[in-house]
Amino acid sequence: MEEKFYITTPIYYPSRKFTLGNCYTTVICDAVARFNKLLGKDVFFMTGTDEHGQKIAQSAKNAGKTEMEYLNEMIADAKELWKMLKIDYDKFIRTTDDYHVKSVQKIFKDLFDKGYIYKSAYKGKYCVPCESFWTESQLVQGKCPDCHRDVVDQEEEAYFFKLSAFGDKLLDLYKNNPDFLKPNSRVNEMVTNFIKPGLEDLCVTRTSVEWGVPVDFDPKHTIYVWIDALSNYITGLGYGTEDDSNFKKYWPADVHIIGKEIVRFHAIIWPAILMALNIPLPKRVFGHGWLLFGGDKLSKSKTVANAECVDPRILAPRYSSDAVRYILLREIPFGSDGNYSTELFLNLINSDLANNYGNLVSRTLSMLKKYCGNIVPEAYLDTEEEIDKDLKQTIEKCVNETRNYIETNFDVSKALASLFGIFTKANKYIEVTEPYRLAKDESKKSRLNTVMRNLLEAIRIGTILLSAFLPDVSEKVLNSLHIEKPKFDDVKKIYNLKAGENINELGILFPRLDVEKELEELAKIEESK
RNA sequence: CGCGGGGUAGAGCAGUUGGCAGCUCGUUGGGCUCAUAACCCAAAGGUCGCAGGUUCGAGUCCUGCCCCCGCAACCA
Repeated sequence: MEEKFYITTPIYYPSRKFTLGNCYTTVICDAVARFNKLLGKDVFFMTGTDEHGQKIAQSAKNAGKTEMEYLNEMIADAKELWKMLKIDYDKFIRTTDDYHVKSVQKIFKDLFDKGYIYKSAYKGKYCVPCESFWTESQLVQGKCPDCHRDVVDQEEEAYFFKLSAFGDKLLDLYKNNPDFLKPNSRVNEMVTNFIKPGLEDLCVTRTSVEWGVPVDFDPKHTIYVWIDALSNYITGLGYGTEDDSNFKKYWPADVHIIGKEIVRFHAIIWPAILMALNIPLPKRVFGHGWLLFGGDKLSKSKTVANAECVDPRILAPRYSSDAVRYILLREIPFGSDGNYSTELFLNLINSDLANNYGNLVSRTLSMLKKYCGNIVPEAYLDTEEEIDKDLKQTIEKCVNETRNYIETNFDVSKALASLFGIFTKANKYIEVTEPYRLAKDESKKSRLNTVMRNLLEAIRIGTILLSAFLPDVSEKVLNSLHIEKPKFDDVKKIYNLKAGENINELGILFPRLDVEKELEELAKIEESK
């Protein structure tokens, strides 16, 4: 019986085109999902979109479209983007999907019947022209944050969820499951900011928002984001439908990976809803940091200061999906924010992808052609050589570290750093063993073969791991090594290539970029938009 | 005194229980030539935000202050 692994992204809100920020979360999940597939697990990876609410209705109106017309276009664009970035999801859920709507209504009714939802009045600051309620804290200088006009006190009938009843249970959850919420600093935030001051019941319906799931037994109310959106993690598995086999198989989720701004919903509201429904809780919630775009200079004249100006739809085709995935996975340290700049992106392509990995593959295959006629040589296992042992030990260490970083903390950045340690070591190995010199001396043929074999195996092992992070280039390299289905088990074998097989050169995997020139080109593209 | 994170080499960051300040990129010099001016080696470069205190000894602990950034009921 295969071990299962269920991982989710948040469902994104398509009130505008997806940015590099959305890509960040999604690419992490994809890499973690792929890594677990490598490990042989039965993986289910879900992403999707949260399609209800005022802002969607407004965006559709602004575009002169119906909600569904607008959404269908946005979702087509999103799916195109995920395809471009090689996001290999198993399920894309839309909260406008029929099965989801019905399940949410059932969940709502269930909570109501159990007494966790009750009818009361929602009091708040109301902006009449915007038809929106705001909380005290959302107001900007006492006025509507959208239109800056005066707001009035107003009440409306609404349903509330008894969140207040779950404070102690949540504290127990954090205490008994120290891994439930990572990084740990987020736990403190939840406890001191929200739970200790006392949780308030949560308003879970609106009458002012029409674009939403209606409460079936009281249809002037629509179900607000909390229950509608968070439920996706189980409705997407078929919870509450005729076919709930996926729910039975994959729930509870192994991890919800989310941005730090929605930690509260996933660490407080979502567990409370599940407890109320008497459904097991997700095993882990990981709140990652943000990609910051402070003053990205595309050119002297133009400073790009936010995510929307960095378009993955331009970068991926131009520099490869792997390059975009690489900076997203590599650049942000575990649990904190990281800085994105186009210059950094280009430099990283050069130093890590072109110089380190790409060049290693290139020089190795070139030597294989020249010295071994493209044929995988037998290894002679004369491993009394210190340098050989050193290489093997480093590989072993890097493999273990890579796996540990992913499994214990979803730390894709450190995992990649460890993984690239293999390629750095292999490059050094070439300097020390000097195969190009061995090749000039017929009596050293056996040693040359062993050196070449060791290099090929280092590339094989590193590239198998890399396939979780950079699927395109890995596939290309693994194909040439005649590896069809990469498996983590094969990484543990030091000699696993077939001697005598033909391996052809691959050309340049990542061309080295002229950073200055690229920055100028990108600035031109930006200006012509 | 709302909560939290952070201020360490030109840039981006590590620094566990206090014990000679590290990593990556960049820069400079050297080496190699299989390779994508790539690779390898070495060097330069830091009053660790400021001011006090505890200590034989503090980036690391304590106190005060300055600055940056998030969050504060839906920006990944």
